[in-house]
Amino acid sequence: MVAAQWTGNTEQPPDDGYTWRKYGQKDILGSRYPRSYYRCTHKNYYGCEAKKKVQRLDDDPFTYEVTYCGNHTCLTSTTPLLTLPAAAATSVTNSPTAAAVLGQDLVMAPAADQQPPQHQQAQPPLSTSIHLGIGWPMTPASLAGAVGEGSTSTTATAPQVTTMGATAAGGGGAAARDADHYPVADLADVMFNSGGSGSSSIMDGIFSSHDRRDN
DNA sequence: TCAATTTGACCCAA
DNA sequence: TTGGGTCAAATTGA
Repeated sequence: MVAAQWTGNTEQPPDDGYTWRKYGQKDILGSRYPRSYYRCTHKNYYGCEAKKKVQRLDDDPFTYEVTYCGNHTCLTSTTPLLTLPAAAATSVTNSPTAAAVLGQDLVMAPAADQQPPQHQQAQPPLSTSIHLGIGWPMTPASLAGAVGEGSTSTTATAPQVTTMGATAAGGGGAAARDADHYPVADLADVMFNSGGSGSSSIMDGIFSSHDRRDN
């Protein structure tokens, strides 16, 4: 269970440092949001078989479940911003609303000094929940540590994905601790459910720089 | 012009 | 038969 932050289009999951090419999108039964399929851009050059699936959660549009399949065999010029297991399901939470409320920009936390994480070795499929939040301090060290520990838990066994209150169960460390102070889902609910003209002006400000295709 | 994205069709396993 | 995953032609944008 990891918290991370990023800037840019919050309609999409964050850049993890690799370059991905979308090759498909499917409506998934029982899910409000379609699932997108990506493969490594360098597949053709290096035969890199890395893939990932990205799907927004029904109950929290700012949470993405990202499932990584395969290892990157390509030589990318960029450094992975998120060090993830070779095969993992990652829940990525972003809450631009809360970030706006807190008056802080979302900044993608960098990986910890290219420290080769043990979990990048080939491992059996596992799930890692990464929370991309919102305003709490996220140091590279805490991110890397959280990733490593989070790799031992699955999304199914990591409840409170939206509230992030129980992220400590997966060893979220500082991220989980701080997350308690910024309940993403609650803030989002307030923003979306408060209604009235006041909220709309807030939302306009929040999403002014975001892709609003959904509207 | 080329690379990335979109999207309908196809394949295959359950 | 259905749903998930992939393919590939068309479209879009730099």
